[in-house]
Amino acid sequence: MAKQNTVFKDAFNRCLKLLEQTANLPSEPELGSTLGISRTTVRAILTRLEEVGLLTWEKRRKIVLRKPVASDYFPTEETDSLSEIIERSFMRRILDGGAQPGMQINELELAREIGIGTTGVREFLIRFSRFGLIEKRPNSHWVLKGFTREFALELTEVREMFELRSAAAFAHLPPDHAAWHELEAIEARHHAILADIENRYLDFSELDERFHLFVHRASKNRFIVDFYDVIAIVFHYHYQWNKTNARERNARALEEHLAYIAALRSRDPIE
Amino acid sequence: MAKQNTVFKDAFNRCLKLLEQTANLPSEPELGSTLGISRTTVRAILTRLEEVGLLTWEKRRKIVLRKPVASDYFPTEETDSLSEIIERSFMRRILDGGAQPGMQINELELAREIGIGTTGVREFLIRFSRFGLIEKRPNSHWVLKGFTREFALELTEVREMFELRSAAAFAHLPPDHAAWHELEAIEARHHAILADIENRYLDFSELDERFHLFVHRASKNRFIVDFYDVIAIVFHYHYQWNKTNARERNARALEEHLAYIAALRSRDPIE
DNA sequence: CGTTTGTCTTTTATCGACAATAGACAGATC
DNA sequence: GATCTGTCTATTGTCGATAAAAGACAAACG
Repeated sequence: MAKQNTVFKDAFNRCLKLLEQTANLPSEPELGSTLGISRTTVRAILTRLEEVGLLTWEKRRKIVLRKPVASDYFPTEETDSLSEIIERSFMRRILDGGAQPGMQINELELAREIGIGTTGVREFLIRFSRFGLIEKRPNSHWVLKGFTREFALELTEVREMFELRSAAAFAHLPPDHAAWHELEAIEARHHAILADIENRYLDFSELDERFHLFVHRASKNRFIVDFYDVIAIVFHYHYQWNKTNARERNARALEEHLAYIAALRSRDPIE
Repeated sequence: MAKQNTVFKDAFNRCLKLLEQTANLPSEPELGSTLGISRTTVRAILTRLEEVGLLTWEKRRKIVLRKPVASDYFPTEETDSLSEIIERSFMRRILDGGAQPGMQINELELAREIGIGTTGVREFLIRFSRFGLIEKRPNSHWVLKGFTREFALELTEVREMFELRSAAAFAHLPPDHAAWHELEAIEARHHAILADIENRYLDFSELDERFHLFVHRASKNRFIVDFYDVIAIVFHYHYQWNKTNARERNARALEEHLAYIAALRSRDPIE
């Protein structure tokens, strides 16, 4: 195998979802921009749709023959890109506790365990190293620095500095700036989740990420915005792992966010 | 070629330098740790030293036959690791002005130009992306964001936040901490360069990097320390490119550093 | 008994090859 | 005349292979 066709499979699945709602397909370029892929892949999808009997396709004439059923979809395992697979697999390893700080990381072993080539693992580790959890010894192994208390403290220190700076920048946006509208939308979502906290408390994670990234963007500083990736990935996997008291914790966080939003709106420089 | 033997060549050259000073070599493990390489490479070096008639080597008996001459050394071009070569080549491209912001970066083209495989280029670009100068469009090209005014401003903003924080941490170190001694050493070097500024103003760059990294380390925060890599590389290549008024600029910076050091010592929280 | 050496195995760094995907261009179609 | 399609080329993502370098272990040495 040279390259996984996950882009194709994922786009194919998303195209099927589209077909469940509407019965006629737009032109190739339009479909391409809807799905975020090139025309080459669009045509591969159309070809496959024809093969499985969902479509007659001749030039501009595209006729949907039937609604897609569950078996038409590609299994979700096959639609994840290689880097997503590695990331999940690697984070599980770290957070499951099977990985102590100071431990060596072996590229080949990791590759075999996940079932991919070494190149993918190497590139992942290089990308991942910016999160400060691993470190390279050149010509030798990687060292796992671990999800330790120090790591959390260091992360929090920088996070707070950046958040303060971004919040101040946000508060100084001109009153007619589009961000104020989006802030309202985000606030509304907070109220919506709070109103049905029992059932929707798990929706908080996504909203949390969206909210903080939104505030950080106001800094207009690529380093601050990029750093949010580190925070997001840590929170993402940490909460996936530790769900105790999630309901209460999220409810409290939602209230805090609302106070935070009010402070932003009043241009109060104190967080 | 599978792997460049630059580690061997570079260590070999450094070993020759050692031979210019002392006439007898230590044991293999000791030599290895002196040169920062494994015993495998030490033995390769000893073998080569024997081949070129610099040494008789049998078990523990190592007899140096003559002093090394210039032609014994490997040419310096061959001792640079692949990543150093790529970095230099790439930075020259950016700073020479041959590269406008928004420009696409082509992996294959870059690889051919430098004369290496695509894997090396890819890994370099991934590592380099954390400097915020390039950005990846998945399944497509990299985009050069360029050495623009915004870039400099964003970098400076974070730099100042981190420097302030680190300086505060430094000032709170206990009086018996080893760092205060090193600070004195660094201060002395400042005076030494200032005393002979006409001839030594170019030594400032290295001292500057050492000083700031030293202060940042006091933060004990990996993200702050790591960020200094970004600053260092930018300054390194920027000054290599722009040397106008270097003497005056460095002289002024030296004075500023001395005031800074005095403030640290007086534990003045204001930078 | 602690190093040092000889030998062997393991792991990393780098390459070229190839399928998936993006993208360019001219002719066809509305 | 703008957009769409057919076709072709260019580029990226991923793999396995291989030489360099690291590292493990037992026997030899002092």
